[in-house]
Amino acid sequence: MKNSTMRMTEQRALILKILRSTKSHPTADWIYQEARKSLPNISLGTVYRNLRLLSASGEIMELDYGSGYSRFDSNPENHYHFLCQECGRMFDIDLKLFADLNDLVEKTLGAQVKEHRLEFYGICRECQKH
Amino acid sequence: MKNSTMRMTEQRALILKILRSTKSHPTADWIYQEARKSLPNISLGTVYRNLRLLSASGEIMELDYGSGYSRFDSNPENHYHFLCQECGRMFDIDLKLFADLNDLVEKTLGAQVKEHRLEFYGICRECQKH
DNA sequence: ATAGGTGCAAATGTTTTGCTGTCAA
DNA sequence: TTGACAGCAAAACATTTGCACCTAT
Repeated sequence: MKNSTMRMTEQRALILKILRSTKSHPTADWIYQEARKSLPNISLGTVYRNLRLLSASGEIMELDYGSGYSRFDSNPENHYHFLCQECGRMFDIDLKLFADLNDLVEKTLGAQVKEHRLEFYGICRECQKH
Repeated sequence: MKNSTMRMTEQRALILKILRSTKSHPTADWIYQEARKSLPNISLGTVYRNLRLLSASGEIMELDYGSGYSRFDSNPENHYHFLCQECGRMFDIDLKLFADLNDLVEKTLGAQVKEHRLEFYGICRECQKH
């Protein structure tokens, strides 16, 4: 664990163990339900707090669909975006679509792939000046 | 507009106009604040309802970060995912990272790109059987 | 001993929804 | 005329936070 001030509690160890024992990319609530089987008094807040800390320390990865809010684009055609982590602004990226990627994944997974979404994160040109 | 039963109300037209006049990929609340300048009595619920309908009809695109919940992955290394729109399950994709994409976007935008996220959507193998 | 963690419940912030009245087609 | 839509407020939802107590180091 990267942060040396982070204590290994029973709850934290359990959450890590649960997450590492599944390939299902679970939600916080699913992890909470699982955790209660071993520690019936564990609270949902503790699960969230630990998931956040473990993400921040690089121990696990969070794929967030829940924090934040939706953004809307008047261009309904698929295109790629860059999101500035400093100012929060979103920019269009002038890059041609990787149309063949869908076919590739379709073959690899045997799934029917309808679309994909590609997003870049970092610091935009203006925010780098500060 | 694809759905012929969709009525063009003053509110809907305004929301579309606002969204088309900006490149800022605004949030629902930002659109609401703008809309109130022309229609002070418009409600936030109306803005959300229209944005949802316009997305569904393919008129605009929603980039959602607000609906749903986060999912967690015990593998903190960047890798790509497939999300089944039928059963909601998420699968890892065995595809090598496009590391050079970050450089490309960095040059195009003049931004500092730290990472990217690539996700595929469709119907997984199992759900196709039904 | 003490800084960090826990459980609990209340708060937060975005988005959805029930209801009643209104208006575009 | 009428079914889709508006405004309003309450509900829903995942997630965060304040607080008093607890525990790993």
